[in-house]
Formats: sequence, structure tokens, C-alpha cells
Amino acid sequence: MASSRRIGIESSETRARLLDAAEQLMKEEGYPAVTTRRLADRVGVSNQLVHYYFRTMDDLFVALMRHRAQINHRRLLEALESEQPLRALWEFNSDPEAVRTAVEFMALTNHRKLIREECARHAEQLRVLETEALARVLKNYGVKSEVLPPACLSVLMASLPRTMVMEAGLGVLLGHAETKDLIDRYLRPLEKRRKARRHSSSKLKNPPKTKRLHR
Amino acid sequence: MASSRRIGIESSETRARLLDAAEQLMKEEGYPAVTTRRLADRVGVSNQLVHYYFRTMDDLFVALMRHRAQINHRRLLEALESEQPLRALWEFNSDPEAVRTAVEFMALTNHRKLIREECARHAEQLRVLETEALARVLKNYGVKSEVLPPACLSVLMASLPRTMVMEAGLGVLLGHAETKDLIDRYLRPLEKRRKARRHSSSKLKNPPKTKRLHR
DNA sequence: GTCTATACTTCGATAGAC
DNA sequence: GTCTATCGAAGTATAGAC
Repeated sequence: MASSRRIGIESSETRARLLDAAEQLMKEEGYPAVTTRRLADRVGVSNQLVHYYFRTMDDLFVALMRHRAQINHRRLLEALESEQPLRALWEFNSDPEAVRTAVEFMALTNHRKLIREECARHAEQLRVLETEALARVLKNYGVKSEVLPPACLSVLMASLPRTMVMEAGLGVLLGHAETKDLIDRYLRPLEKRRKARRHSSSKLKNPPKTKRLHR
Repeated sequence: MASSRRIGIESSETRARLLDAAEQLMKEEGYPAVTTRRLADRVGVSNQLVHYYFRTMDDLFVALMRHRAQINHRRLLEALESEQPLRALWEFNSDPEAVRTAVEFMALTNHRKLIREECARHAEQLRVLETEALARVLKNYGVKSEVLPPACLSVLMASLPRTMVMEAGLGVLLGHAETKDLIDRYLRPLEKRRKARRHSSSKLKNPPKTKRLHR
């Protein structure tokens, strides 16, 4: 079943531009808007060229997800290494652009096998990484894992902010302020207790003092 | 711009079957699979008949969402009236079928104005209803609103179970058991404290004794 | 209420020239 | 690496007959 057609190399400049345009289109108009013709128009090439770099549209979406996953992985590491990892993690999961893209991918996973598998791999990897990091953070803050297991915190940090961002996108805000305040009241004493010691390799633009949660 | 074309009445049997088929298709293969032709095939009518009942596809999706909203509204009321309203609410938000459909609608709201507005109205209404009911429940359980504002609990109940159902759909389960256990350990003493008094109008098939959270 | 006929658009994908 | 040409399938939507 394997075709003998030629395929462009991964390091190609045009390929990268196609992926960027694809993500942009997906965010703006949803994944069904990501078609060979519209993609090619944005990049300024012929629509058939899309098939040169990605044999099928499924291939394109998988490549897109993989690309996104790498960036997310790096950003998550940065957040977890910052001097206020819990707040940074919250902010990381509160990025409206990222949530929007994630919703599109979630919808894709509902019925596209290849993409579901790719997404699952990615999600699993981040959860493991995050849980390990949060175990260290909580221990550092003196929170016993019997009281709050690190994996729970990871689940919570994946649930609450993203849900609120989605709801906010609809204009539904009831309960959001109280929830952020609740989280804030929980985090504040934890972070105060710990001496602010910057990780040597972290490059943060945020001021070192305690921030309130966004909004 | 308004067309003079005829439109079928809302009480039509065929219209209801089209809506059912639409929801089914959406759940199985995603909202882009909901096309006039495929819909008509499932119901056994001509594809043009779809346009007789729903002038445009947007009209169809709005009608579908409204239909779904009414059912959800009724189910939520039942859950909140049951003798273990918090567990019932958790279960209500843990229905995989419902979550799947909700993800499709969420993706639709990302770029279809009419559907976003309809979805926002629906979400807002449920949140208000839920918050009021939870205020009574928490008061009954002796939980001070300064400790846990009802609106927060509503946000939490909308976030955690749905996120876990989505992740479970991908096969990502790390942290789920611990999280359910944590919730369970919080709910158990609350519900024990309260005398089990069945609401007179509730028709519950669940046994009256305390259940562990599903799974 | 339901159908046939029909117009027009857009899609994914391939073959092959340059 | 990129293009032109081209295929067949599927989409939304309208008009009008029965």
C-alpha cells in the first residue's frame, strides 16, 4: 500500500512554513479549515506541494501535533524550573491560544486514530514529567504526599485552568474569581515559606516576588 | 436576506429523527461528518429534505445544541435533587458519551458564532443553577462558604471529571485513581454526617447507601 | 412532506513536466 | 523543489414537481 511518491525532507523551510500556517488556520477557523488549498494559499505555493511534504492530511496533522508537543515540552520544563513552579504551571495551562489549539486536537482525537495515538503519547509523557517535578516541589514546600499526591496536583493543574479558559472564551465567568482566589490563598503561604533560590540555568523574565494569579 | 423557502414544523417526527442521527454521527465521527447526505442516508430520506427542516447546517447545529441543553438541564436537576447530590453531580459530569459530544460542541464554538452564543447561554444557565443548589447542599453539610464557595465547587465539578474522562479516552490514567480517592475521602465524612432523607419527588435507581466514585 | 434535478464549490490525491 | 493538469468524490443549497 506504500506509495513510491517522493516526500520532502523534514528540515525544509517550506515545510516549516506550511506547519506554521496550518497551526494558525486551525486556531483561527478550526481544523476543518486546514485544507491543502487554503494552506497553500497562505504560504504562496501550489496546493499540490502540500502533498509533497505530507502525503496525506493525517500525516500533516500528526506532524503538527508532534511539533506542538516539542514546544510544549520545553515550555513545561521552563515552568517547572522557575522559582514559583506552581504558579508558572498554572500560567502555562492558562494560555488561551494553547487551550484553543488543544481543543481542536482533542476533537481530532475523537475520530482520527493516528492523531489520537500521537496525542496520547504526548499527554502521557507530560503527565509523568510533571508528576515527578511536582513531587520534588511539594516535598520542598513540606506538603506530605498523603495529603496531596503529586499526581493529583498534576491532574488538577491540567483541569482547572484549561476549563476556566474555555469557559472564559464563551463569556462564562461565574465562579472563576473565587476559584483563582482559593488557589491563590493555598499557594501564597507555601511559596512564602520557601527561600527564593533561583535555579542557576533558568532564564525568567518574571519578577522574583510573589505574583497573584492572572486576572 | 431572509429566504421565503418553506421550513418544516418543530414537532415533526422526521425532524426529531434527523436530530438524533446528527448527534449520533457527531459522537461517532466528529462534527464534520454531520453532512446533509450522510444524515439523510441514516434516516432514509433524500439529502435535500434536511434543508427543508434546517435551512442551513448552522441552524441544524444550533437546534441540536438546544435539544441537548434541555436534556442536560433536566438531568442536572435530577442529580442535584438526589440524596447524594455531590456524587451525583460528579457522575453526571463523568459520562463519557456526554463529554465526547461536549468536546465536539466546544470545537464548534471556536469558530461558529451562532453556536458559540447558544453554547454560552446554556453553560451560563447551568452554572447559575448549579451554584445555587450547591450553596444549599454545602450549608446543609455544614461547610462554610468562606472555606469552599459554592461557585468554586461548581467549577471544580465541571473541570476534574471531564478532564479525566477525556484523558481516559486517550488511555492516560496516571493520577486518576489518586484524584478520585482524594475526592472520595473529602465527600465521605460530609455525606455520613447528613441523615439520608430522600427528596419526595426524586426517582432514583441508585441504592441509597454511599457509593464510591465510579472506577 | 418528500422527491428529482441541478448548479456550483471545494476537497484530497496522483501523474508528470520543468 | 515546485508547478500544471486532471480526476472523482463530496459538500451546501435552491427550484420546482408530485
